[in-house]
Amino acid sequence: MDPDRAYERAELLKAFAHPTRLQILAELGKGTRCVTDMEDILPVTQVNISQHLTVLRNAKLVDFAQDGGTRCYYLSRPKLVEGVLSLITADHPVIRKTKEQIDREKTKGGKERVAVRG
Amino acid sequence: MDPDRAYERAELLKAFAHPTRLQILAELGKGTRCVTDMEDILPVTQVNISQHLTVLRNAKLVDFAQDGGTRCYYLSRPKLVEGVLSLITADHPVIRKTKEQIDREKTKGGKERVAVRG
DNA sequence: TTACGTTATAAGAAGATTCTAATATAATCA
DNA sequence: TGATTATATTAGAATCTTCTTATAACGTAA
Repeated sequence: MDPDRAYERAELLKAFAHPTRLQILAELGKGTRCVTDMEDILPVTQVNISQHLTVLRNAKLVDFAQDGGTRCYYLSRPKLVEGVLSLITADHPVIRKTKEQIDREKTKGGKERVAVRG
Repeated sequence: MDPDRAYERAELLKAFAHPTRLQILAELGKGTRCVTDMEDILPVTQVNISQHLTVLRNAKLVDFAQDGGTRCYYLSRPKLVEGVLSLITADHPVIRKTKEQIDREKTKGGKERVAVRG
């Protein structure tokens, strides 16, 4: 992965990487919500929710449609958001490898993982 | 999503959310690597790589097997790491919704939501 | 217009993260 | 043993992020 792409992907992940923002995204996964809806659910101030929504908007994870005085927020890349939420929610058992296992893997195929031999 | 889980999931995502760490994870996705392997590829110091590996280890995203003086690092939750990398690498078109679309979704009674005003 | 409800922005302190420099530890080699 | 190679830790400054307080902007209703 080249550094420029790594940088922009890290920026995207940073937008996800906050408890309040994760809760906002999970809530928007259930449907459109305005800021007062979120105030009822999250234990943080309106100002703070608004600030987090700004971060999420800048990352293009959410957007809103104006409805009179309120703003209806929704996921603007639902597949991405739901994919990430689903991955981090799932259980992923932690595996362990011994030096011997690693040696065996290496002989089965090189660094580049090009098929060398069966 | 309850706040405690949101907090721990945000911690996990923070481990991903750095350009150098993403590059390390992408590299480990290709196979086991020791620190000097990574030094050859990444434009950062050995000390810094080691620090990032500590973050990744604490998040249980990587682990290592000792091989004499070197440490063979590998992904300890490869499905999780590869899933996240694949999601953020893929193109996810940004969608936009109008107030009217949102209203229509609501009346179709799709997903659950909180009480709607007016 | 004024008042109210809803959401956003600004400024700054507090806290967390990251990088650099120096050093430490551990295994291997001569 | 001392030198060398490989990796980790510590400490601190620089930087970034977050939260708080105060306030601004916008839409609707009276």
